Amino acid sequence: MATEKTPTREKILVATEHLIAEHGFDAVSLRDITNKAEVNVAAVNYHFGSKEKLFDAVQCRCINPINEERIYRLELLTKGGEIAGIREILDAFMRPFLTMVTQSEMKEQMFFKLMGRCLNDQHANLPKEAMPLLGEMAEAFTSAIAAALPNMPVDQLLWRLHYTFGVMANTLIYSETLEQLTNGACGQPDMEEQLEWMINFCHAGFISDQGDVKK
Amino acid sequence: MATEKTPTREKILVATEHLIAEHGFDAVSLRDITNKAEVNVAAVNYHFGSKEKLFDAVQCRCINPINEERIYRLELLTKGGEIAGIREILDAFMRPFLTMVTQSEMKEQMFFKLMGRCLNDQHANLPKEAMPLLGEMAEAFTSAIAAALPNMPVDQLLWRLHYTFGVMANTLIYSETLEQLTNGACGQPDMEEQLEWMINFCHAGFISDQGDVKK
DNA sequence: AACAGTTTCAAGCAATTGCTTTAATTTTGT
DNA sequence: ACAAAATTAAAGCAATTGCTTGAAACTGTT
Repeated sequence: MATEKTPTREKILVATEHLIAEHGFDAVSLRDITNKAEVNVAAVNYHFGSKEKLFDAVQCRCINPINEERIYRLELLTKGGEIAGIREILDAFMRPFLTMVTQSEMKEQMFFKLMGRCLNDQHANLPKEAMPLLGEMAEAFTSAIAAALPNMPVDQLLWRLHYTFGVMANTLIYSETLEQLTNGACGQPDMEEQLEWMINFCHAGFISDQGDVKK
Repeated sequence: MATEKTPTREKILVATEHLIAEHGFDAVSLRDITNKAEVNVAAVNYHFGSKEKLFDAVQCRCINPINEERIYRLELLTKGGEIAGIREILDAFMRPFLTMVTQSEMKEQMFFKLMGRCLNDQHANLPKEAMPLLGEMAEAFTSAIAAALPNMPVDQLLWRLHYTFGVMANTLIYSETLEQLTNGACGQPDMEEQLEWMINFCHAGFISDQGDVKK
């Protein structure tokens, strides 16, 4: 293994990703990072300006490619004004996690946990550089689903998307925990299978009756 | 309003609950708490032993009554060896949040956020005093569902329960965020309606085909 | 080799963290 | 009313936090 010199900036980013995936955003200090990256403390502020900006950079690197891929896949489904099916839309919403992890250098599980941290811990706290793309993505998926389910009230639809989000985020962070909690009775299926399971669950939820049809 | 003297211990607990609901476990310091409670810093360590034990106490007060209620409701459903329906089981799993909030003194939304924090932020980090009851609850619901869906493989079942958990936790913490994110287009339904929506969604997901029937 | 620009480093800053100590105060039992 | 116990209060401790400093070590260009 050639000990080629990784630029400091990259070393910091990688170490931060690992630590955040493992311990969450709030539990990681500058010293933790620079120790793991084998780098001087001052390097973080030199390269990123502040701890917060470093965290923003980590999140952008994590989220933006996913949202780009989501938008791209949804466009394929709806180009020419076609109405996509719910199952295909959900696939476009979730699959990018799978395609991105393969081209990331992170280990699968760490990538997923980092993703879950961004989605869950941060949530309303995402870096503003990620917001435009996120907004575009949300808008696109909302209208795609609205087109597929024209009779569903908008708030109902948004809530179901919210539920879907919960299923996904929870699965990403805590699949490891579930395995421990059930004493291994609940092993991890491979990614493709896991994706199919989530889509099955959410698809059924999405197309189900709204129950309350009175009035 | 009678300024009857609330015991210090209680004042600390209440202030901590509010702060954790608002900012999350990791972002609350002892000083934050004692300032809000209008109490001396040392009081926390005197009454609870440490910050961590205080947090444990908050979580137990939050979680244990819910799990007791869940177990109680499930027992009603399955007593005499009856096989409960999925919808009823999900109701027993989720409704205790509603019944508990009414007998809590907290405002509805704060109670839900605190709950979500416990479920989400802490998750694998729950106080050990809450574990026996949690384990009993999980076991009871797993077998109730297994009885209702005898053909479903156990791991599939556990994952779907995990999904359900994600739907619930995500809804509890972030319903406020959703309202902001959608510029109010997605207002909050009343509790009973919200519950019905979640149950509808998860019920449909639970009883849906497992898709992969090959082999 | 000499230089300017960039990057790294050890040291240390003020602020905040959880917690302890010691003394004052209130509450309690008799 | 009085001593013992329980509670509160003020001050401060060591450790950690994010960040800055000013000098040293690099880098590539002439």
